[in-house]
Amino acid sequence: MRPQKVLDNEILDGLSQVFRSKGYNGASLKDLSDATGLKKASLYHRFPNGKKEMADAVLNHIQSWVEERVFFELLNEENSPNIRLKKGLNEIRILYNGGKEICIFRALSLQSGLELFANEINNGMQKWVSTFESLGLSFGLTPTEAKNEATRTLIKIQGSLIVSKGLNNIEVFENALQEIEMTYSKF
Amino acid sequence: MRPQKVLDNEILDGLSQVFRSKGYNGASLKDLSDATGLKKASLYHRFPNGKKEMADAVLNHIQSWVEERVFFELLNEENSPNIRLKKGLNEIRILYNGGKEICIFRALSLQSGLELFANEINNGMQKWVSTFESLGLSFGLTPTEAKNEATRTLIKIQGSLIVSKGLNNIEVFENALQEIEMTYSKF
DNA sequence: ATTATGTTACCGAACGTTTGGTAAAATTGA
DNA sequence: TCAATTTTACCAAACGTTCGGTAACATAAT
Repeated sequence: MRPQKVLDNEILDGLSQVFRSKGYNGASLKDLSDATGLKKASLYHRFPNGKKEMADAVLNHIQSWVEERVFFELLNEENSPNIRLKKGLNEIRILYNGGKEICIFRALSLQSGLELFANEINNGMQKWVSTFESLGLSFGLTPTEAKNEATRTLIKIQGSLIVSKGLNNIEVFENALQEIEMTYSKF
Repeated sequence: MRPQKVLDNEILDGLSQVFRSKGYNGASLKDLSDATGLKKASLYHRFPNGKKEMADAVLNHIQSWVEERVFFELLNEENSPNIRLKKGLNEIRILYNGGKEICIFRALSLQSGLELFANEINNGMQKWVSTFESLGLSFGLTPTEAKNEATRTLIKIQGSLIVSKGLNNIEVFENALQEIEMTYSKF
């Protein structure tokens, strides 16, 4: 039998899991191989430029997910701002598994020497800001207020993920999401 | 000349810098050797248990700094709550170099396999929470309010560090510190 | 329909390098 | 001389990466 092709999504999910839980340096080719079910050499067949290319693929994979799920709901003009926010926050809940998983930006932001993924992370975060900025405008905020509130929201999400993990208490994350919802709904 | 003993503080500062900028896995013994001016084997003379012991020492080193500087100011009964907060936030500014440096917890929270520093990080964060909790009580908050506000404050600090770095804009960090000051001073 | 050729998907084994770590010797001050 | 400190030289293991090869499929000329 010809070796059955491992599905791209299964590979990307496996790689994502490893990079997110161990970071870039912590993720060994052995780990990535085990998580995907592909031997090291096969990984190099799919990703000729090695580990860096795998991490880039993961970054794109997750970014696409975020755009199709989180950003889509937050910007979906068929819904009212309140519903948009509620649905968007729900996707964020899924993205971070209720506070148990960490952000891929954080996992890839620390590695030896040069900042390998600084550009990708910067672009990704800008998109988060401008998405919440749009939502703020829909809630009737001024452009300045909308931008500030968007930044504050990002801070709450990222900060609560860290504190949740540090205190080993996912309530912190859930509370932060609810605070975000309350804050916007008062506008 | 006898090989001059490198001062403990210089060693710890060097180690801190490497671990904070590269994380645990990203910090190689070569990096640590270069940063301290000690050859690998000399590092093993000071830290017989190797890299893990070095990182533990860094964690204690920074934790001591935080307690002597940050927590001291935040809890200093000679000052009013407002002054305490102002001085404490200033120490935090120094600790994170105005938003340019990241938290040691974050740097050491991601490494292969088991969570090597989970306990230390957990204890450290608890202390941050209870310190701000005390401050909240001094501001006249109820115990529940004080605890919630302490958590919110930690989230702002940690979150703004991440977003600052991601957006490459240290204003985000500075704004967060000022928001913390404003929030408490309204109580 | 058969054959030849090329492509796709995978894997075992090995590559050179770097890793964290150590034993023994050199260097110094006391 | 002695003990403390640093260094040179070295090691096994793990690292990311590459190579050579196999088996199944696709294409298309015969």
